[in-house]
Order: sequence, then C-alpha cells, then structure tokens
Amino acid sequence: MRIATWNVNSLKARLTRVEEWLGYAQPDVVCLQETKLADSAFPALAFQTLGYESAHHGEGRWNGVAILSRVGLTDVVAGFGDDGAPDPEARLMWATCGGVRVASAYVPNGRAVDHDHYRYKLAWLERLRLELEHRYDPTEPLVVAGDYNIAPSDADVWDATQFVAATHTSVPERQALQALLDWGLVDTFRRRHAEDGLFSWWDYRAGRFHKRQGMRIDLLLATEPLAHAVCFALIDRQARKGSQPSDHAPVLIDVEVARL
DNA sequence: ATGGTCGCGCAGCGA
Repeated sequence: MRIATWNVNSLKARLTRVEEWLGYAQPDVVCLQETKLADSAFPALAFQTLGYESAHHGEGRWNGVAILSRVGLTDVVAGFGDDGAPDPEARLMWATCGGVRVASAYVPNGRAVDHDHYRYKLAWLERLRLELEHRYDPTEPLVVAGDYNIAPSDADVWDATQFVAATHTSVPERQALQALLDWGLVDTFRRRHAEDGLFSWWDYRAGRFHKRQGMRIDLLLATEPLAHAVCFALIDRQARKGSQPSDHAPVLIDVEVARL
C-alpha cells in the first residue's frame, strides 16, 4: 500500500498536476494540504474518475485538507475529535483506509517566533498530541501525514545558519514535534534515508529549487506497527519541476500490507 | 541588488 502526502498550494491551480501525478505514482492513499477550496468546490468527481474515494475539509481561500483513497475510506472526522472548541482553520482530518487510521495535517506556519500564529502553532501541535494520547494506541497502525512546517533537525534545512531564531527550526517547535515521536510516532522517511540535503519544500523565489536550497517539512509520521512495514520511501522531486508546480513535492511510503 | 514568486482575488496578505 502506497501512502503519500502533498501540500498542493491550491488544488484548483494544481488539479492537472495532481491528476497527472496520480496517474504515474499510483498511490493508494493520498493526504493533501492547502487545497484552498470550499467543500462545495472540491473536485470529488475528478478523483472518482481516477478510482479514488475522497473526503475534504475546507474553508475557502485558505488552508483545507483532503484524503483520497482507493483502498476504502471510512470513519471520516473533520478537525480534532475532542470536545474542545472547533479549530478556526481547516487543518486536520482523519479517515480509515485499508485498515490504517490516516490523518492529513496542515500544521500552522507560525509566521514569526513572537507572533500569535506561532503560539497557535505550538498549541495546535499539543492538541494533536493529546488527541493521539486520548483516542489512539501506538500499538495500532496509524499515520499522521502532512505539512508539519517544522524541519525536524538541521539536516532537514539547506543552511541551518539561515534559520537561527526562525520558525520551522526553533527549539519549542522541535520539542513539540519530538513530543509526537515520544508518544510513538516514527519519521518513516528519515528512518530509511539518513543523508542530508533531502527536501520536500523549496521557496518559489530566488531559484531555490534549482540551487537545492529547501527544507524537509512534509512528514509521514507512523506508529511502529506501520513504520516497521515500510519498504520504500521517496520524495518525488519530479513533481516540483515543470509547469505550474506546487512549492512542495509529494512524499510517499510503500507499506508491505502482509507485515501490518 | 537586503529582493526574488506564487495564489487569491483585485490590495495586499500569507506562504
């Protein structure tokens, strides 16, 4: 079973690229972020034509997450499943696909370390941790895939000196990510690829992609029962090339279902 | 050169 995550930076602007990618990557489950669509504008029929069930949690101009699946799509939950106040932004959804509980997550960017949005980011990550702790079991197969807007280590940024005291690399953000790992999640891509210079996002500006100056912020975090069954992991840089690309590349893992 | 490019939506913000 191939599971992918991709921040598409507007599904309306990216639909042709997404359809093309589904055709050659042949994922079974896809978590999308930044669809920037209202639910009424989500192109479910286009995905159905390609063999995918889908569910979307959107708000319109900003944010928005979706899950596509050709191995079943049940028990959909939009947002946090706790009894707290609804998240004001559409950044999280859950579904069960092929026996795996899947989340598509678009973690807040943070903007600046002294910004309200940065505090929202840290609180959002803690709320996600509490949801895992209260509602899920790290001995069951589960993946929380998405744009975390955090580079887990300095090996995940092109030049750590460019990010001193900046968002995406700050100690509190990395601690919040580590708290998810401490609960029982594994960075599945990093487990299979130890080298640095492997990124999933590159700024559109200043030729960053062609200079190989990016960050690895799109992660497939999985519980051990799923992580130990991963036999392949890839960042598809091809999808960042060509006409009208997203600024993120898709990241995918292949899971040996017999080992789940 | 202290910016650069996108997307949204029609100014300027967010990433």
